[in-house]
Amino acid sequence: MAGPPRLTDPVPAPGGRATIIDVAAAAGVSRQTVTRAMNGMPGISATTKDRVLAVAEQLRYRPSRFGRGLVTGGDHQLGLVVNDLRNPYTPQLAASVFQLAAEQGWNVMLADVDLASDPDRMVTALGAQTDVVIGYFGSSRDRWRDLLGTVPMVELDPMTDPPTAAVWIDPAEGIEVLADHLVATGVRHPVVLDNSAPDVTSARAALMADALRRRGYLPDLVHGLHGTAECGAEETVRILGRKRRLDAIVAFNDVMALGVLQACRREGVDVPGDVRVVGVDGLPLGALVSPTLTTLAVDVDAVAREALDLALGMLAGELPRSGATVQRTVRHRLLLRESA
Amino acid sequence: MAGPPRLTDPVPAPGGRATIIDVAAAAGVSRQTVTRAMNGMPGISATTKDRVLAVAEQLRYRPSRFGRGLVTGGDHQLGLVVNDLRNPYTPQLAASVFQLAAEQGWNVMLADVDLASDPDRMVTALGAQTDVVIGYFGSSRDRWRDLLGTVPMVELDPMTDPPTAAVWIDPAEGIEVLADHLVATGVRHPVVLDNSAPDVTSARAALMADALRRRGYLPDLVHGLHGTAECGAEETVRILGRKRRLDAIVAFNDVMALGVLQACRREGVDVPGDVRVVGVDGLPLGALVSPTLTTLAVDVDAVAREALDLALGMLAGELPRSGATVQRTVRHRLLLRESA
DNA sequence: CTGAAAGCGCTTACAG
DNA sequence: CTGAAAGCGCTTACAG
Repeated sequence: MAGPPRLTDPVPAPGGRATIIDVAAAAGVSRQTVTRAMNGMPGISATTKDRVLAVAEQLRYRPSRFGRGLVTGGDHQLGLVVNDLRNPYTPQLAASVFQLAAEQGWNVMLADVDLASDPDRMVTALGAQTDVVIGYFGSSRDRWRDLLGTVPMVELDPMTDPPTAAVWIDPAEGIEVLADHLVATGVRHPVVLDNSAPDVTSARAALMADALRRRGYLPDLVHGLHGTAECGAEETVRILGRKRRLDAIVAFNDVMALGVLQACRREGVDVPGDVRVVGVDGLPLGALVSPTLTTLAVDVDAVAREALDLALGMLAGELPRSGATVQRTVRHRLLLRESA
Repeated sequence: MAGPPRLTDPVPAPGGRATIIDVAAAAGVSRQTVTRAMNGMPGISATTKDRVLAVAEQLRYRPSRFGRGLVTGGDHQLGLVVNDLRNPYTPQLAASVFQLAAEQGWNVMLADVDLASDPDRMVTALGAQTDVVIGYFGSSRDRWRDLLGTVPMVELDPMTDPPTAAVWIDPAEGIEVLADHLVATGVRHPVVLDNSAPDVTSARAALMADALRRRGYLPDLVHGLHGTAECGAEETVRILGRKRRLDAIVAFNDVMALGVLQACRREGVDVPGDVRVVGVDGLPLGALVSPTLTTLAVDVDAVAREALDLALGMLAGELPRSGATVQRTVRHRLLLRESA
């Protein structure tokens, strides 16, 4: 014998997802009533509500965020493009952006273009979901600007003069202070450990080498392909193996410098006694190792603050838009710890 | 004298944002033509296109992502709830989730509820923008389930039996192996350094203490309020100051353990000679310090894989939904390095 | 090359 | 307590 006949016979959405119409039809009510039930609004009897919810679950109904957003206006959505979450600098910056954004009621959507299988697609998708995009664009900047279309962008640490809003992260002053410090501590044979292909030199390493040359040094420039600790350690072993004179290594970033420290430890090289070691970024992590890492620190809170200020200003129409260029600058600061 | 008269006089959107209608009206074309111009579609003359784009820029027009998503269907969107991006474990996990999600064409929206000024609002917003939410919900699990409404959720490392899909991260086996290892290396007086309020004990620390007791130890349980390196270091100084016998510290996580190592170094305590130190998480970071950190490692790739599998399965309707419970388990593995 | 019509899925007033 | 109507902003066929 069949069970009690049902008024309706809900079927899991025929073609794709169930809509509010399907639920209304299956429950024998109006769309308005479905909305009331789904959103816990007043003005609906408990009986009706239960029936609607049951049907909704049966049909696996979930309201479309687009339909809803269209009518409610939706939330403010910020896109953040980063390079590699596995380098501790990245979550440090992301955390600052998140915190500041959250304080202003903005949500953040993160895209790690290093981890993406198809970065271009990822950036396009990011643009489709957000009101403004902040991030590190590197050499893809112009291409991504096209992909983002009308979504305003704020570039962090641009490689070249940007036609978009940008926050420069400028090491020049910090490098001068660091170079003076190396002179003062009696360094004679510094090595600059860059993160780049063998035939290229990063802007930062070039500035560092130049600052040293102006002080009478003949700095040695070494190129490490990856900005990782492993790479820093490998290059250090290689450098030490050359048996050339050497009493300081200035690494491209803190993570590489941590690799340098580790290699020195293993090779029995005393830091800072035999060799002084310096990184760039100012990661809290650098205070956990021994010796603690001297570094050119970036104020990530300041970077986040300036970037958000530019982004929100562009949206509000207070700042010039694409075409005109708005720029801010945050400078590195020498953070003396034990390693140099 | 006034300039040449303009056919139209575009004004920055009167009330709020300009829509496609505003642009069409100001440019004297149909909405369809505006769409063609904005999206670089064929079937539009260069002249018209330029005029439309100029008007659009003047009105600061940007297509609504909701209007567009409603008609295009939009992308798959995954929400990820995490606790603190500043603990290196978090970006490690996030990176795994990002990478796997990207491979399947999913975008990820990250919400750090620790950094949020209003976590409930943040979770609600996350639910409104995503198709499914994965994450660490801790003691807020039930409340957030209500906030998420019909958006399916997958809980990572639940505190209690979940009524939702979940991936357990189970230390039990690893803890037994670790306890055996401590016995084998001659440890006599172990301390368990928990991350909890003074009157509470975490499940993980309880398991550890129990495993030690079953092997005849009288483990000392110490409570550190924060899961940070600073806290680990402070508690270590305090523990050492008690002058009680002590030859091993098992910390709640790697970051606290790094603080323990640092404090030992400063206090002249040899690791592992005088005191053995163990962490939990298996951060790559633990291989950069000296001595390198022995740890109960979590396979974050496996966690991400299982979580995504559950999430996508629920959406596809292949797995039971809310009500029924789907669970997976990933186990810790003892990763022996130098510190124990 | 351009436009009038229909519709995506939802919610917000407004009637009853 | 419930429903019929209007509209959010866009794109997708379909005509011309």
